[in-house]
Amino acid sequence: MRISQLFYQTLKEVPRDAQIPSHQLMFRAGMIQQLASGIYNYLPLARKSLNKLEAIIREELEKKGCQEVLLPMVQPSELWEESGRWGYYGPELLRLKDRKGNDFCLGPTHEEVVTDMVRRNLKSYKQLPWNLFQVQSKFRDEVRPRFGLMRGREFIMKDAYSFDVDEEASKVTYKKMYDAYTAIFNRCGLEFRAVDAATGNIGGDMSHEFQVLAKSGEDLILSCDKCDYAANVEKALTKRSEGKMDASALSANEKVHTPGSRTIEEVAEFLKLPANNFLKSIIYVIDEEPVLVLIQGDLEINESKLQTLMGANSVALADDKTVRDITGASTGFAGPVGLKKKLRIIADYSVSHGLNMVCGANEDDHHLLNVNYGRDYIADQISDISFAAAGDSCSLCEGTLEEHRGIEVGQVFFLGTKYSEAMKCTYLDKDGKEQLAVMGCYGIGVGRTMAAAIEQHHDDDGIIWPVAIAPYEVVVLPLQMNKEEVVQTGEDLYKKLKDAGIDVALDDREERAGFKFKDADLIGYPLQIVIGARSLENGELEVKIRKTGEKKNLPLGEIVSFVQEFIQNEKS
RNA sequence: CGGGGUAUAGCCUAGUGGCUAAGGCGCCUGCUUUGGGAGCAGGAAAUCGCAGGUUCGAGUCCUGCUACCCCGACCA
Repeated sequence: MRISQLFYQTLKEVPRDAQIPSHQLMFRAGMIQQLASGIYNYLPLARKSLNKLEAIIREELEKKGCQEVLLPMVQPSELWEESGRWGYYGPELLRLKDRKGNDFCLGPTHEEVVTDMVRRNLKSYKQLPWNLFQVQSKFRDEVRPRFGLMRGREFIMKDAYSFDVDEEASKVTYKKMYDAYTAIFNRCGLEFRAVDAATGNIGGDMSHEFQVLAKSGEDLILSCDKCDYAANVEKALTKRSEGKMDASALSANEKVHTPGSRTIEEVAEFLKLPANNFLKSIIYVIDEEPVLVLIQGDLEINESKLQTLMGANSVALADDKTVRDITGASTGFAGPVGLKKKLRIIADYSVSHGLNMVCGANEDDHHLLNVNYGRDYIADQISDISFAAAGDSCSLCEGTLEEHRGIEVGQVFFLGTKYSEAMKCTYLDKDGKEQLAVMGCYGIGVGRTMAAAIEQHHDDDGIIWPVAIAPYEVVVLPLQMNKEEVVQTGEDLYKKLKDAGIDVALDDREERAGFKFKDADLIGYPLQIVIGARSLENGELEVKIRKTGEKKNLPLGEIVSFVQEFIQNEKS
């Protein structure tokens, strides 16, 4: 590519709206431009990088027997009604009507469409396994798009869906995909960890996220300092279990006046008692059923664990009216003792052994002292529904959990029969008996992976591309454009490198040296080949390695082989 | 959806009710310069987010709306 012809523009100044390095740098390097909140134009440099990333993904998936398809982005509501998700997916699903008034949505994910397609074609166990993938733009009307490509509304995703005869076969597929993802992110030159993950709305009961470690990551990951255990904080377990309290020390209930003190902090301050002495009582609406959730005052309720525990599709805080109906008091004074209406109670392990705890009295401006599990109330279920935190004990060994920030670039799910059952995706087994296909689904945020690579690999001057996904592997920089010899050497070298199959750019603009250097550093070409009049007199050129800043002079004749070798080494 | 903020040329900004809306980056022309975003001279480019209002006079004050950003809630 001749840079004089490249569709892009670099900027010295950082746009105010860009907050994190990848967004700032992609914008400054002329890779992306925002069209609307969370919706971006991808310029040639970005497209080139994405193409390489997609090529790696395709190669690794095809190695595992996956086949590429392309499914529609606009999807009829009927399929979503069939899976049940039309009802509970929420406003993140962008719904539209066609001219006839029929309901459609922009695909945020494709379980419905792919399951529908497969069931039309699936007849016999002999056809399986199938693993279909696509690379496509998804649309999710995110509540708060942010950080450039990290969390857009429209974003490029690779999604794959596997269909197997039974659970055992599906788990083999799952492992294959796990391995494929490991290979993909390794080839991209990323430092990442695969962690245990929650399954959220998509369902299923086994999932791993691939998290690129970076300071700006939105996700919190906990990992053990002794063993291999690592998990998203939404899922992370720690050594907690049901305990016994000292039954000889129970005190009598006592109602106290706590005017205006709603939060644990406020009441703790008012009563001069520590937060862990409180019983946090929160009313949730879980799949339309109100549920009282109890946890020790200094811990947070992990809604993701709660959702998994209940096998629920949705978990939301109850509104004030619901709270009043149930407790007879306004929000902030709920407790498990003396409720107006009976409802299901879910408690965290932490409350089972809490002695003489304080909770809301189900009466405005009153709390109840010395509330004890077993004597004063019982829960329908006691489980681990709290967030683990750094410093907690590992659930598997004697180690301690430590925390990292991560960018979720990929996730693999074992789905089971959630969708094949809802949508009757079946086949006939050896005995002629109808069986449900067992599914898995596997996503990679392609644009997000590109952004994550930049988050992990940049410096004050710009991007430092891993060679495998660099828009161009090398740039040739003729410095003195008024010197025929310099220009000609650049042209010749450019041609030679291209002929050698190297992805090369030639900065043939009439610009000064400093300008070209700054641009090259910003765009982040892994190698810069500098053609200057001075060194050319000795028949040498200067090669700069972006990653290390190292510069070396090489004879003209050795440049191509040096570049080839460098690329080879970096990619492996 | 709650809280906060911003909106002036492609980008970053100045503009305190008063003359023709100012500067930097970038862009065009010419000269000069040629190893880390050069210099000089000239030039193009703005419906001051939109709609109302107050005023002799509004980029500036008021009201409403919209868009965008940040924090939170939310997030296969």
